[in-house]
Amino acid sequence: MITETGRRRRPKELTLEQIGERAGVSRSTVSRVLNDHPDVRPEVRDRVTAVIRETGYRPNQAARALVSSRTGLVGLVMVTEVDELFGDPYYSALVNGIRVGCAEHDLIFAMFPAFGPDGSSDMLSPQITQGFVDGVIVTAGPRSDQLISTLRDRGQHAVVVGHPADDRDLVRVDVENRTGSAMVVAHLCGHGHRRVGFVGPTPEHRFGAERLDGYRAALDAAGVEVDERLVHLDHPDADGGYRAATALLAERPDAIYAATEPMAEGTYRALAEHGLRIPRDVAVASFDGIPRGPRLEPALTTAVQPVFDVGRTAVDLLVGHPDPPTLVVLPTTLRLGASCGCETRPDPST
Amino acid sequence: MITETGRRRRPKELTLEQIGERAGVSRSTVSRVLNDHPDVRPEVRDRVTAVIRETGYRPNQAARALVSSRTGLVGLVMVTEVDELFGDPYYSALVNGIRVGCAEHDLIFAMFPAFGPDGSSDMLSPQITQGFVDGVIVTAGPRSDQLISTLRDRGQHAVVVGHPADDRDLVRVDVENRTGSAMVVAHLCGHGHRRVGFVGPTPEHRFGAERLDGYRAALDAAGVEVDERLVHLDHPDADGGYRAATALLAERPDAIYAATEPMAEGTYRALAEHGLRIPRDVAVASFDGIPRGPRLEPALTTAVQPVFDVGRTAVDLLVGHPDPPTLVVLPTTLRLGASCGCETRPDPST
DNA sequence: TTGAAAGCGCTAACAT
DNA sequence: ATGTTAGCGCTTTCAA
Repeated sequence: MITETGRRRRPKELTLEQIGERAGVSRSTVSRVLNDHPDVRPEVRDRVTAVIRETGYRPNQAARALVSSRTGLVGLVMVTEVDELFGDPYYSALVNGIRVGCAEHDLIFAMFPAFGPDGSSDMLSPQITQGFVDGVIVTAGPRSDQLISTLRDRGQHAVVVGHPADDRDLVRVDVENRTGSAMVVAHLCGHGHRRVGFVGPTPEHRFGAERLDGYRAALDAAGVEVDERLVHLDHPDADGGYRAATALLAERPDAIYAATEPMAEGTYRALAEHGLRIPRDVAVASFDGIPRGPRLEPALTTAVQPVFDVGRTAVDLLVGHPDPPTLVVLPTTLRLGASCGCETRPDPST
Repeated sequence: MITETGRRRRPKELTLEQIGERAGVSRSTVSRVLNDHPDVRPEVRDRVTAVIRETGYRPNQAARALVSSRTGLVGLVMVTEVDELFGDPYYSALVNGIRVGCAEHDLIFAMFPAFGPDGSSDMLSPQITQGFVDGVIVTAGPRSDQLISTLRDRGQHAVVVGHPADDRDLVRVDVENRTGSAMVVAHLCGHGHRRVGFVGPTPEHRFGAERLDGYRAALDAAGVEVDERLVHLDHPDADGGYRAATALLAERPDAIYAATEPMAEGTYRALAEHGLRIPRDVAVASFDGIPRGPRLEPALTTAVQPVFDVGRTAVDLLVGHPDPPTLVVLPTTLRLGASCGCETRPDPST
């Protein structure tokens, strides 16, 4: 029967009441069975379970959400152009981690793209997820600062991945950008390099500033004076790395620390164009180590950040929503390749 | 005040009732304002709107969904490993289309990854989305057949993109695989090629079978007898294309139609390894034309499928949910490159 | 044009 | 161990 213009109602869904009827119990008992409440006679439980299975009954999520104020949904809001999103192995790894985290907590995971191909941002996204999800995960970045503020203002359960401009009063997961960076640069210094260039992101990317800090600290520790002419900042992608490295080469560095792997990719390109060999003419090291990231030849020496664990941890924090807001920092590990000048060893793993 | 173990309740959300109180009207009136009901005095409407803005009130989605049986959410269920998902420009284009379609209909768009890195499928996904979304979009493929059946059984609003094994009673969007394929192959024949090889997906991918059909039809129409030894099927990715093309080369084709662009990429590799030049030694044409797909040199002649429009159309169908279930087939267009032997023209567009 | 009241399907406190 | 009952916050008749 047509009830609205051109629409027909779907076959009426079953309700708890009706399941109860068929099983000869009240709706409360069915509810108890559904929610694994202990106080149900096994015999009754089986009877109810059977009816539920037979009928294919699914509880109404809206009603559940209304009364319990939780949906069991976790959202990842992605403030990135869709085209950038797909093809970014960082997100791939992060999403894998979040997926697993959600599974462990019996949560459902949904991704909300918040940027169109035209760059049209949904300023709606906070409102959007508001109400639909129990909590949201957002990655920090220049484009998500606004969103993060809004989330905080609204008091929404949220976990921020990375370091936003305003980090007050936020539950966050981050990686050891500074320490990891210092570790890699120290390694380059250990190879005897003194003119170590820095190719990294512009400072509105706070992880870039942190990695630069680490670079400085490591040089300091190695007794090398930091030469600001060796520091070149640009957009944290391959093209940015190419530009920064090209500019840097005029300073004749004997090693380059590219603070993201896409930038390392650009650095490789710049070096190749100048006929410089890695690591013989210029050693290179980087930061990221993301699965399915750029595969470079010679293999990059890099600080590996545990993106998968970051995702999983984000979910843990969302579930625990620690009070007061907590920051969890995950450690990085050094992965040696040939790019820094270490002997190429037959690598048994991938 | 702690109300549950370790959790504190969030600041109580405002309700319609309270907004009404502050505005000096009943909750019904506020509801009317919220839903753009005409029967509200402008003066009252303004007053209410003001209170809503001041308070930052957001209606409770669960309550709304409960009473209206709709959430305003559209879900894309992605039955693909996350790592495959990210990095697949097809999804990128499709998601862009869906996003725009949803925006046009004032719907919120969420993506549900249904496959883990370990290949663990969520057989839950139908139940998952059930209740959370008003409708789901699913891409057809060997891995989603099960899901699609379940969706149909449950009578969920769903739109299938592509051609699943069992296509009964489904609202679908698809592209002209057969016709588009025939168009490309006819073009190859127009260049005088007679030994046109087919490199395409194994038949469990129905779009592959359809493209093979088109290939046969075009040869037929050109008066060329189909030589089954020129037909090589494999996995529809670059490696599959490489294997199929390598096998095919033993038959000395003078042209190859690679039925997907990743397979064309593999075909290029195989040809290069054999020292064969495109198009001089072997002409190549393909099917897909997805933005940000493989960039090949020489540029591919290809049947372009309108993936963005597919996404947008899927949303339209979801909203219209035509009864009886309808199939919409979108046309492909021929994009000429140099790979088929056409003169290379300076391409003014990208 | 507005308010009062019913009820969507569920959970949980209370009663038995 | 199970049933009864009271809402959760909203939309939507129905009256006024």
